[in-house]
Amino acid sequence: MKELLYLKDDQLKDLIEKLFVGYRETFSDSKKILDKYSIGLAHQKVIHLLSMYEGISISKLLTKLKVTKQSLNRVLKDLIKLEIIIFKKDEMDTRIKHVYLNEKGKKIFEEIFLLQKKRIYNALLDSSSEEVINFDKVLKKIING
Amino acid sequence: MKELLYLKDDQLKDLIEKLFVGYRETFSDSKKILDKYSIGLAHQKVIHLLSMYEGISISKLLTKLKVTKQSLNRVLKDLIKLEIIIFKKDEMDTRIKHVYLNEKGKKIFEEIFLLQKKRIYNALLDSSSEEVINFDKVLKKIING
DNA sequence: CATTATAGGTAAGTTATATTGACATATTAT
DNA sequence: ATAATATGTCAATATAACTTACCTATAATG
Repeated sequence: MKELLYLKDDQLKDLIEKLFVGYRETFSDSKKILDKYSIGLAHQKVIHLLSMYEGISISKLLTKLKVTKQSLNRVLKDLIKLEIIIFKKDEMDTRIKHVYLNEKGKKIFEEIFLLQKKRIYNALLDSSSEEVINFDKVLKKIING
Repeated sequence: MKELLYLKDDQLKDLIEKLFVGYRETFSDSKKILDKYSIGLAHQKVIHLLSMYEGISISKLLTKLKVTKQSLNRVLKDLIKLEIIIFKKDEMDTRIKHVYLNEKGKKIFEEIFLLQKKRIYNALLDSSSEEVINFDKVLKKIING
């Protein structure tokens, strides 16, 4: 806590810049794969969430992505055309639509993820699990700030 | 090193999502300030770099931002209209332009930075300096991956 | 049962940020 | 003299988002 006093503005600026570059690089590794399927970063993010949260609802997707439903809808339509997602109505509440990647979708995700994974792996190659845990911990706090 | 084997895909996916959310949240805190001056995220990033690297050249800005000069130029023109940046020719090589924030520009940056700083500070409130160092270390490796 | 709330869809127009390609100028280096 | 570098600019286009407005279907509540 007291140690915080030694965090200078310059270090904080540096951290903020790194947060941007880290995000940008991690999400641009897969550009060639995205081009192959004629999709973009917005699609990649949706595919990522569909892989993490199988059967996620539209409204959950919206709150996670923090975009409007018009914007999400454009992306989902493209993914339908690509034939990589399917929908299932909730059995209890049929207003709710659950979204899933099909087999083709999962394969495309793996192509994307492989490249992102490579970057993270390389980053963690000579890190201890404690360092990784600390990284995760701080990142989580930044998000929940 | 061996510990890495225990890094499951799910954890990596989670890290990647956090990297995105951490970036997004950190760079959206200042939205109200940006609106006040009718500028956007692209301008914020340039202002941030101008504050970090006083007198940075155009080409350095371009490589740091990884955008085209046409794109950067639009932003710089807006900042000129806002009257918050100045240029100085390099004394040795007069082709090179050094860009600086003027006093007004520095004040606007401080407004933006205050909010971002608050988020990072809150995140680090109960973190040890070691955790912060680890966070920085891993992030750096992700960038250089 | 009537009303209200929720989940989702859609249409039109607009904005922010970026791209590609082409070309121009000034200055420095070979 | 020529080539390379640093920067600027015009035009057209793409991507991803936005706002505003309105729509259906279903569920929850009085």
